[in-house]
Formats: sequence, C-alpha cells, structure tokens
Amino acid sequence: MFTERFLRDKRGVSLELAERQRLERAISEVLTLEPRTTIARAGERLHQSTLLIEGIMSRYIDDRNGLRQLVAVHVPGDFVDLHAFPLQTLDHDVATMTAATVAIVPHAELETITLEMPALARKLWFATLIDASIHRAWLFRLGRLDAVGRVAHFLAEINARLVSAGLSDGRRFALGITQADLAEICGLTNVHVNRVMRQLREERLCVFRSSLVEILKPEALAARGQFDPSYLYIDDRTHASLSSHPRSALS
Amino acid sequence: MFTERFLRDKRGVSLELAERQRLERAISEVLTLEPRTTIARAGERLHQSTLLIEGIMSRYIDDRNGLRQLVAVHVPGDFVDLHAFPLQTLDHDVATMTAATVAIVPHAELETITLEMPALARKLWFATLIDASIHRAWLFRLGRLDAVGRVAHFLAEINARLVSAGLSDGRRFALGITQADLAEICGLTNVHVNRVMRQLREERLCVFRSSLVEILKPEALAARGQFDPSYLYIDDRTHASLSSHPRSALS
DNA sequence: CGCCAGAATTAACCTGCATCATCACGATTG
DNA sequence: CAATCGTGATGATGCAGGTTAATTCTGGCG
Repeated sequence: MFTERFLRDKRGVSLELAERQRLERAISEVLTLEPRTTIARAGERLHQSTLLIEGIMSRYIDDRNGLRQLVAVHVPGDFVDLHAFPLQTLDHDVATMTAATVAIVPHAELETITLEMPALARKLWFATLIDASIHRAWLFRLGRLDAVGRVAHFLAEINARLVSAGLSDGRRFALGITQADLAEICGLTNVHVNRVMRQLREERLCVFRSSLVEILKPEALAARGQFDPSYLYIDDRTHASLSSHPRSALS
Repeated sequence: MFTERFLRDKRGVSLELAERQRLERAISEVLTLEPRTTIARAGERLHQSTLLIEGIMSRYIDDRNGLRQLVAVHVPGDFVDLHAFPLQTLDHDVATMTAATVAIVPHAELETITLEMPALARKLWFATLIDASIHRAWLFRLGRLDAVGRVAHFLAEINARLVSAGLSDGRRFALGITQADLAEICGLTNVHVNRVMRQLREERLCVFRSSLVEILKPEALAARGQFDPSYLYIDDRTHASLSSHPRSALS
C-alpha cells in the first residue's frame, strides 16, 4: 500500500477503499532516489507526478546569485508535485533532501481518474490546496516572525506533519536535514541558524543534533513561533494537542 | 459578461464558450463592496466563492500583535477564494482593499460543474494552482530579496497581472493601495517602504503617488526585483515583453 | 475658508541579522 | 595515516531595516 499515508487524517477527505485502490493502480513504478537528487526543473514539461513514500523532499527557487529559497518541504504521504498535472510545467525545481522512495503516477492515469471518479478528483484538488495553505503559513513566517520564531514555527509544523504521518511521537523525530537547509527554509544564513539553535537549546525548548530533533516543550515552541496548526487541515480528533492556541483544542 | 477576465490569457486554459456560459449561470448575485470590508474570516464554514470583477482585494493572516501579513493581492478576473470550495474553511481572512464589485458563486453550483463538466473543473483547479504559484514567488521575495527588491518585484508582478487583465498599459496603472499596504505585502514597515519608494523615484525606476503607479523603466524594475513572470502562466503570445530574463521572451 | 483624518515624509536612534573569519569534530577517501 | 570535506560552533564588525516620534501634505467636508 504505497498510498497508505496520502491524505491520512486530513479533515473530511479520507479516501474510500475503491479510491485508494484506484490510486494504487495508477502507480507506474516505484523508485529509490539518492539524497540531493533533482527530479524536476522549472519550465520542463512534466507527464507524471511523484508521491513521496519515504524520505524528505523539497521544492525551491534559485536566485540570481545561486542562493536558493525553499518553498516547500515534503514528508512521506505528500503528493509532491501533483500540481504539475493541471499546470503541466512548474515554476520551481523539485529535489530529494534525504534518500527517498517515491511512487510515479503518470498524468494519463490522473486524466482518467478526473473523468471517471470526480469525488477522488476533488480530493486530489484538495491535496494541492493544502500545499497552498502551507505556502501561506510560510509567508506569514517569513514576513512577520524573527529568526527564532521562524525556526520554532517550522519545527512545530514539521513535527505536526510527521505526527500525522506516524513518524513522530510529538516530541522526537528524525529529520535528515542540516542547519544550512534550515537556513534556506527560513530565509536566514546558516551561521545565524546555528545561533538560533543554541538559543532554543539554552531555553530548553528544542534540541537539534545530527538530524535528530527533540522538542522539549512543544507548547512553548509552538507559542514562540505563533504556530497554529489549523492551516494543515488535520483531523481534530487525532491531534488536538499540537496547538499553542486554546481555541484549536478539541471542542 | 462577469467572467470576462477569468483565466484570460492564461497558458493553454482559455474557456470554451459553453464553459463561460455555464460559469455565468452559476453566479447567484453581484455585489458592490466598500473599501476595507472583510468578507470571510479564517475558520468560518463557507458555502460560496467570490469572483472579483472590479477593484483590489487581499487575503491576510494576523499575528499575535495585531500586525498582519498579506498572503495574496487580487485583481479583476481573479477567483479570490475559489479554494474555499474544496477546503470548506479558510486559513486566513479575505477583504477588499478598494471599493469592489464581486460575483458570488454558490458551492452547490461548483459541485454540479465538477460532476457535469470535468474539463471546466480542471480549469478551476488550474486557477487555484496559479494562486499557489504566486504564493511561491512571494516566498522567494520575502526570503531572498532586500527591501528595494521586494517592492520592485511586487510592483512588476502587479503590473504584469494588470496588463493581462487589460488594466495597465505596461507603464501606468491605478492601484488603490497605500504605502502601509505595501509594507504588509512586503514584510516591511511603512516607514521603510517610504524610504524604498524614494529610492525607486530617485533612481527613476518607478513613481508611486496617491495610488497611481508609473513605471519608468519596466525592464530595470523587473531586474532589480529579479522578476521573471513565468510563474504567472500568462500566455507568451500576449506579453513577451514583461520579463527581465531574455529566455522568457517570445521564442 | 478653516478644519480634520488619513497618508506621506523625514529625522534620530537602536538592534537583529549578515558577513567574514577561524576552529573543532567526525566521516570519507587515497 | 594524512588529507579532505561536510557540518557545527563561535567571535568581531558593520549595516539594513526597525522603532519612535514629529512634521508636512492631501483631500473631503461643514
């Protein structure tokens, strides 16, 4: 079951058995990829999309000076470049961060699905809109938070998403990325990220060591980053405890 | 024809006559709105979406201190909160910036369209993905550009979009927003935006006065903001001249 | 015509983060 | 085993942009 984590725990759109089976049938191949492998470049015409099964992937935009801004980080269960199906070409590059396993879904299959299973098509649409929602949270992060807040917000987000994927217990998780990656995510320099991590460590909020993240005070970390998980559209029943805002708790 | 500008000049997805007529029929009412009117709040359950016919609208996320980060600015022809149809609730607020005219489309109508006209449904999906693409360009802007670059990038973007909507000649356009709005868009303070505008004026790149924008050197402005319009998915035939990158020119 | 509110402008001061440089540690390679 | 490289850690210095506050400018309106 390669699609096991896709849309798992997402509010009101869990897949029907038939839909899941149809998606499984749509997979043409399963690949393992090396770390730091680019699988799609901006402007290329794409004829397939990529469902991430294992590992961490990223999407990024390069600037004139070779610096890059990450615009998305993907965890297992994410349909990384599903938006390439309606868009046909992308505005950014797509790459693995760690070693990864991915399932390839030809656009021709998605085409058939949109014609034959409109309810499933709607769920695919929904999945791409969650990515957009995460983009907006990242805009908030870059536009309104200071360095410590940005890192705290990102770590709280990735923790929530990994909990949802069954890959974090809410306090500890493996995240095979470096401080330099964190810098490209948060719009900072790697030097300053290092100082931020020290501060988070000294405040006993969070420890990041050799790609293992340990969150000591989840609520305090979320509060420091003004993190409110509602933009992730995770089903409330499963994870009422991730918020820094009481109003998001189980009602 | 309220849908006249919707998906106009968008690469490969112009509407068929029947599709446009179907969309027109889906409109339940047309409203005029005051400036600075909030029409949807984060978390509310929505049962309709809003097509912007005239005026400028925005979407924004508030922070703890009452500061806000704009995550989108909309021009006539944009289906402002179409993503509320699959998502049902939004992660942000939606408001007018200027006085505006909007067409209301009930989600029940969109529901019918997805069942009966899958090709049109795909184009609606496409429209929401352009918004996501713009989000990514904004992430690049906030993460990698300095203050002057951010403002230059935004003004170049909004110019390109208004050209596409037939509301700018490529050099001059009305944009009923203040410097404080610009600050909320670019993640700056209004004081600093003022400094930036003076610099752009002194460098004779762009003049912004009482909500009228005049771009003196479009190419230089785009270059200063590293603006490459390909993320807008505008049909190349119509606007090959907006880029700062030769490779985006008419081929 | 004077009044007023919102917007733009400018100045003085301060700070968060970039920049540049160096060093330590562990893993990988020849 | 030395050499190299990737990653993390830390100090010194400078500047872009934030903060605060005061002063115009502008358009609308009685």
